[in-house]
Amino acid sequence: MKLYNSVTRTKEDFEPLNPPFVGVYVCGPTVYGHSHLGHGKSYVGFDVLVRWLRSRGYTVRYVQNITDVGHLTDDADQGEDKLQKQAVLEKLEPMELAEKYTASYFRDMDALNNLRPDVSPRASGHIPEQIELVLKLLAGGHAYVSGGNVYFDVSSFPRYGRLSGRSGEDAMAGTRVETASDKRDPRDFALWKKAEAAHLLQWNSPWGRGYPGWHLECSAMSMRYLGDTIDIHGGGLENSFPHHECEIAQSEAATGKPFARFWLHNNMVTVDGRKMGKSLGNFTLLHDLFDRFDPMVVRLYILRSHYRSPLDFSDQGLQSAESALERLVSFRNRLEKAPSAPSGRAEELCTGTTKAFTEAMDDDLNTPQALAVLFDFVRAGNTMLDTGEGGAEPMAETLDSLAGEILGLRLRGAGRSAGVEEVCGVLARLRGVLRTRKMFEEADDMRRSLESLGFKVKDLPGGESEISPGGASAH
RNA sequence: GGCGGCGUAGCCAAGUGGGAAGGCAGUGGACUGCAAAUCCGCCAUUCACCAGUUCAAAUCUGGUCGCCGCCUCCA
Repeated sequence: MKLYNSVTRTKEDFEPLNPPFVGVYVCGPTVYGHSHLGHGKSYVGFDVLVRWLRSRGYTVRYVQNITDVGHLTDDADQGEDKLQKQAVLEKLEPMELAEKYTASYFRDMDALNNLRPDVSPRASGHIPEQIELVLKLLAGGHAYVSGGNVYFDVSSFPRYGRLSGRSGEDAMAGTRVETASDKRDPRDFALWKKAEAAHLLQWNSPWGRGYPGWHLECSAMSMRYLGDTIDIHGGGLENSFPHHECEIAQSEAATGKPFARFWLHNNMVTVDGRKMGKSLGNFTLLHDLFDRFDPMVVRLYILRSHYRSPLDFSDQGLQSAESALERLVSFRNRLEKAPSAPSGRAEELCTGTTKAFTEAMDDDLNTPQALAVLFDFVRAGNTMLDTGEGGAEPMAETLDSLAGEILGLRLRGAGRSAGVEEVCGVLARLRGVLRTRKMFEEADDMRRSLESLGFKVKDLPGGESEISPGGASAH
């Protein structure tokens, strides 16, 4: 399979360092607020990566950190800790706040049907590992202590700037940030910050009380759980510089080994062409979106554009995805009820579909193309059901495997209770009776009422009816 | 100012040298008591614009215009 590597700016054949094991590290959220659609896009994208690697037979260890310390509000080397700031606002302990939003994050990701990472390490739980890494860098001459702070010495690492394409001197031209005064070079970044007494999150260190710099946690935790060299490092495009650049510098300077073999970057969600972000305040929270759209609609909406393309948020787009999902769901429901006679043509269709789907996914996770293959499959499958060709069983298996296991789209009766199903059965029989007695006015009235409540009403040949709860829509 | 990306139908979105995928919306038909679902047909002589390379360009090269991201925290 091919993956686009941000370092080389080309699609490269992916082979793990130690097959069949694949180490994947993805930059996780800073837990000081609820997750918005941007988080959704990013983590759905990497979830599909992990699902695809596993279906390709690899044994994946998926690590995604939870940042609960060390993220500052403005410049990377000064300003307030974001968690601390929010904790004061909400009158909570910082760790209480972190727990609250970590739980919220997982709730949203579970709703989107993202698989849980194998390890979700907290930065605050890995202070010793981070201190150890700083000591290593100091010993190797890649860092220096200045007034209780420890900075990484960028001049000691010539490859700095390779990921982002920023050469040394130019990097700071036109920059809008005033640099901390105790740095030797404006490009140097903080590994460890000295804490003032009022700073709530602080730890003992060889340099006095303090806390780790933002970039440090990813290096330390990645090495702890995945070794010095990882196969794939993922993250949002906006973190390419400086975060990922700094990760590479401090990791490779410490170990002398390559840090990540593949860098994957997810593009942004935009709103009216502008980035959806916390600082712009133009974000839509996932749990608010879930009030109006089923999480599977949101997931399909995300997968309809490529992970490296920006996704412009719109209600129209979500509604379109809702209709599209309904098409998949109703096909899956049809397969459930269709009599399944063995069919060579159906088998052939399934084989061809799987092959085309695989080619799309192998090409840098081309989910829009993979979905096009699925919709072709739905049309052909529906035709077979119309003509009584049979083969419902292999078609159901194919759909469950490709759409369900790999793309993570739940197509079958999520959240339906048995009681609702039974009531639907009773109403369907009643409508059938009204229709066979040609009491159409009463039958139509009943349908209108049910539809306004979000139920689907479908009349089958032979006087029977079928009533089902809302399908793809949330209510 | 530096680095990077994008511009494909009404909307969304694949395709990156030789047939313009797919979805949504729309529309004509089959089916239906009427619908819904489903199926069949139609829906970009053309890929922001200009010039060039080539037998052949949405795809490569140069230029123009427009939009966006990063260079400050953000997935």
